[in-house]
Amino acid sequence: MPELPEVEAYRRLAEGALHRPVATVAVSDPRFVRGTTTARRLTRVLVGASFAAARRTGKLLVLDLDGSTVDGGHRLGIRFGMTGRLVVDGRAGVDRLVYSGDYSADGSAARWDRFALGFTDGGSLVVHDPRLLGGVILDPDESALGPDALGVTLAQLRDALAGSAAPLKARLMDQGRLAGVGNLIADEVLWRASLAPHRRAGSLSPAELRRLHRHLRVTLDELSARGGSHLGDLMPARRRGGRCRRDGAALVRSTVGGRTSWWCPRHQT
DNA sequence: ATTGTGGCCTGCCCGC
DNA sequence: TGCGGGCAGGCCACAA
Repeated sequence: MPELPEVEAYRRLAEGALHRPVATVAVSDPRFVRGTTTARRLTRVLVGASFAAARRTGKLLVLDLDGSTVDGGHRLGIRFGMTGRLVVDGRAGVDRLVYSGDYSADGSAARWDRFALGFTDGGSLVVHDPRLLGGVILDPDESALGPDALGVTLAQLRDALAGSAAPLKARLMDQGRLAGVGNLIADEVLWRASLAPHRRAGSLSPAELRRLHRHLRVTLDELSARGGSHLGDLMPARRRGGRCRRDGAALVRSTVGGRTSWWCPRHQT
C-alpha cells in the first residue's frame, strides 16, 4: 500500500511513541523480521529502550533508539510493503488503505498484527500487515536508498535518470536512485508531466526533466495534503474502460518495469 | 553493472 | 449465489 505520503503520516504518528520505555516486544510471525535480524535480538535490544526520533527516507520508517542506553545507537527500520499500517495506542495513521481492507478497532484484525511493542505506560505501537510483504529490521542500510522524493532537487533527479536505458517509470520507482515513489504515484506524476512510462529514462530533454521535477514535487505535496497516494487525479480512471480526464482518450494498460501501468496515449509521449 | 523476471503473502473483485 | 482466476500502491533474490 503505502507510498511516501502514507509513510510520512506513519512517521508523524510514530512521534507519539517517542521517549516511552519499551516493556514488551511481540513478533507473531518470524517471517516479518527481515535480514539477519531475529525476534530474539529485537527483544534484547528494544526492551528497556526508548525511541529518540522518528525519521523517514522514502518508504522506510526509522526509529532511532535513545543513545543514552546500553543498546543506544541502534535503529529500528519498518517497511510497510503493500498492505502495512502503523497503529499507535490504537490509532491508525491512515484512515483507509486500498487493497488491504478496513482495520476495525474491535480486534477482529488483530490476527494481522505482525509486530507489537508494549510501552511501560500501557500504550503500544503495532504494525498490521495482512500480506506480510513489509517487515522490521534492526539497523537497516539507509545508504542503499536514493534521495527522498519529497525535496529531491532537479540536479538529483537528473542524476537518478541520466544515462539509463531503463523505462522512465522503472527508474522513478528504483528506490536506490530515488526513494519514495511507488506504482500509483509514478503513474500520476507521469500523467501530469505528459511523459510516457516506457520512455528511456535517459532520453528526457532538459525541459522535460524540469517538467517532471516540478510535477513530482507538486504531486507529492498535493497527495500528502489530500491524505494518500490513492487520491490522485488519474486514480478514478485507472481501471478498465478508463478515459483520460484531460483529453478523453482511452487509457492504455501495460506492464512497465514489471508493474501495471495506466497512461494516456494521446498526451503522454 | 544494469535491466528484467519471478516469488513472496492474503484479500477482494469480476466474470462465469 | 458460489467459485476461481486474476490482480493488488513493495521488495528481494536471481538470471541474462
